[in-house]
Amino acid sequence: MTIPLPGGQVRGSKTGKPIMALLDLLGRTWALGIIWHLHTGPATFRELQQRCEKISPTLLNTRLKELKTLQLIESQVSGYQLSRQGVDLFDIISPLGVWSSQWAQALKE
Amino acid sequence: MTIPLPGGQVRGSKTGKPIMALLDLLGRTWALGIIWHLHTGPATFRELQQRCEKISPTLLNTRLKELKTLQLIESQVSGYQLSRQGVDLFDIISPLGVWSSQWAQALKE
DNA sequence: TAACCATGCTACAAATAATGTAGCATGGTT
DNA sequence: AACCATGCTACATTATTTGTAGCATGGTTA
Repeated sequence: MTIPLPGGQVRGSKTGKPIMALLDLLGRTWALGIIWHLHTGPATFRELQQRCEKISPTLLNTRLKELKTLQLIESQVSGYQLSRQGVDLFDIISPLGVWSSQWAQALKE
Repeated sequence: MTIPLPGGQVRGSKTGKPIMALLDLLGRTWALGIIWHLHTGPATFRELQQRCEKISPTLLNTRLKELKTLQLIESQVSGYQLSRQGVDLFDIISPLGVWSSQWAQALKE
């Protein structure tokens, strides 16, 4: 799967608009999850594998490469961590934690 | 693929926590995109197919069923539309539009 | 210094998901 | 009665993900 660079060829889009590239990226298995689980701090490959409760090393590595290319994460000696842009993105989606609980509650009824 | 009901079996998760169910759902191809493109107003099946620039009717229908089951969208005579909860979810992610443009800009440099 | 670790990651076959095209059924219109 | 548009299904092809095994590297420990 080619990496969804805004402006380039993007899965599911003819225009390649930034939002389409982003939707493609985030719509890939585990992409959102990796960002989500990385916000608690830097993590090594195996640590990240555990935070994401269930992910194959193959896919983890594939996503990490994509996210690195797209500058959402970076790797340091301390392991992988969110980049400045990655943090900005996380800040946007962070309310999803609370939202999902309310949603789960509503679904029970 | 089974529908990711919070608390139940969720792809990529052992716990089924609400956030994991949500990440599973949103991590499916086009799920985020459908919510995104539905926020501009109700749309018929074929109209929605066009808003999402490129999506097979098979997958569109599959996602619509999931989103309906999870109460993020509902179908009315006017077509499909975001439910109350769907709108709340959209409100959270709506800053992604602006963010993606800045991100695209930053990537160019 | 040789036998252990743990870590980051690759290989690869099997399983699962998405695509694309054709087309059917239904309910109007002309 | 022939013609449309719509909502959707069928199904074969193609692409993606999983799962398991395991290798290479760089420390530790005995």
